[in-house]
Amino acid sequence: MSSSPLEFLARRLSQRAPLSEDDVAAVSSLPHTVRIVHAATYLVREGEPPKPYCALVISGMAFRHKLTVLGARQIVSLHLRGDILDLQHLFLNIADHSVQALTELDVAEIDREALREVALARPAIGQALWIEGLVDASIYREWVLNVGRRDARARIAHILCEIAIRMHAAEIIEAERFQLPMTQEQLGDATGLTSVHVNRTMKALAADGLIEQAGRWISIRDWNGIRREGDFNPLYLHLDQVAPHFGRPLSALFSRRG
Amino acid sequence: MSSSPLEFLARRLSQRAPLSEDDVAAVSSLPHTVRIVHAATYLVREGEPPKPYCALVISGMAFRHKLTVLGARQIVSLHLRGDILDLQHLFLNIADHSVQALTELDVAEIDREALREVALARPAIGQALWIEGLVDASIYREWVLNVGRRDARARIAHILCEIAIRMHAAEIIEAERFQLPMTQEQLGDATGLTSVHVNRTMKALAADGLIEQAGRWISIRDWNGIRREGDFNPLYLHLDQVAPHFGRPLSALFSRRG
DNA sequence: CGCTTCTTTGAAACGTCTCAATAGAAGTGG
DNA sequence: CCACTTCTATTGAGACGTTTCAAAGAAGCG
Repeated sequence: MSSSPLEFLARRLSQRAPLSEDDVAAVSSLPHTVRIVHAATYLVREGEPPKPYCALVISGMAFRHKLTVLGARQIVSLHLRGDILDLQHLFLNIADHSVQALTELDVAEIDREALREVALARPAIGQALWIEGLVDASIYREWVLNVGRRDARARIAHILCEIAIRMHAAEIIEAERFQLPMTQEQLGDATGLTSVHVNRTMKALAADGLIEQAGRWISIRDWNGIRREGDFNPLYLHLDQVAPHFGRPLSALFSRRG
Repeated sequence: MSSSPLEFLARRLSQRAPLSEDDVAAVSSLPHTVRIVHAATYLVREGEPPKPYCALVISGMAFRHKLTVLGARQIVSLHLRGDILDLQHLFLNIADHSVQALTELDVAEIDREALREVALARPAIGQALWIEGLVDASIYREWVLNVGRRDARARIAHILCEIAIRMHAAEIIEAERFQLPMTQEQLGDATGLTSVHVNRTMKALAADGLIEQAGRWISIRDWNGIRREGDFNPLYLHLDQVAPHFGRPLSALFSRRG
């Protein structure tokens, strides 16, 4: 977590577009507060105007969701260290979905107006933020495909791949083993399945030697296998633009569809 | 279609953010070509770098889609007059999905580099384009919910509501009757269903007096009914920011969940 | 250590898909 | 303008994947 939250943000943005010293200074001087958020806390509520600040995740995991009239929940994305949670509402007047902490979260709450300001006034920062937003949108598209056209086994395999590779790209995990802070019900809400079927499907993946479960820890035993099962092609994550440092063993496995 | 394509674009953008005269002039002088595109033509292809121009739809309909390894197709969004088709790739190096003409299309191909330029250099234009992009993202989220958590009947009803209201907001239709240029297979690809089941479901909606089909023409017989069946809440379209002129009879029906 | 939350399992019900075949509409070339 | 071909819509019957309901175990937490 080296240094300050805003230096962290500046570093992240400069991976997406080259920032000048002035740009870095502008990012570094954004008004902000660091805060700890308990698991399950709402950061954004559907139907309300966005808060006057945007939360940058420093550690922990969060998710976006929407509800059906009948109360069915669909998780529409997951977020990790480095993600800006309210970017999706930066220029919108009313929140169209809710954002909730999945785990306890360290966040930096950045003044919304100031962020809008730099996004529009500073081209390099603007471009970096555009890339953030466009990659989020790309992930939504992949999720529409995942939930619309893949069966349960593929959906689960796909989301496990996405989480693993994004955690890896965010430098949260080193190896194939990671802690998944989601219940099977949440996993179901993210994949359009019931928790019961998530359970059966994961058991099946484990029985086939693709993954191994030990409590909340998940190990991928067979990367090529799970990637194939999940029809996972990381193109949609645009890692070349988002994590240029990403050149570790895993990336080789994921670099092309096989 | 009054006036030139770029005046049309300038008018649209100024509905999203107030443009100065200079801004309007900058939009109006964007290098562009007007072109007719045949139905089914690819405008963007997954895996390729985006074209050197961005297509603005002047008339007709287009859609984005992604494919499974097994060849299953998922349509992830629909686009009408006024939509900028390549905005989703404006700052990305490789296309993560394909865009295809649904009908014959009139488009204005705007120079991509010039559009990036104004998006970053001119705050008001930048903000207007941000809103475009964020609303697209909001629609993707709603589609994840639609496909993940609603049954066939609700999915179909929902997409019909979305199309009707967006056509209305884009001033393509006046009333409750509109021509849907989609086959039932395409409707299935947009809702994660098979064409067979789309057929049965639409027959059922018609039998229940909610819609009426006559060839490719669809009439909504019972707005409140279909809106309820489709769990349709137009909040996610952010019409207040996108179509402020939108104050016709239909909007009353859709203004709040009932 | 007791209480809540989460996981696991079984059996039956149900929604959607698959396969298959027919009918209708639309487009094409002679 | 008709015959031909090719899409598109329609319908039926059976198969299949996923959900529902219910109940028991296991794990996590104060």
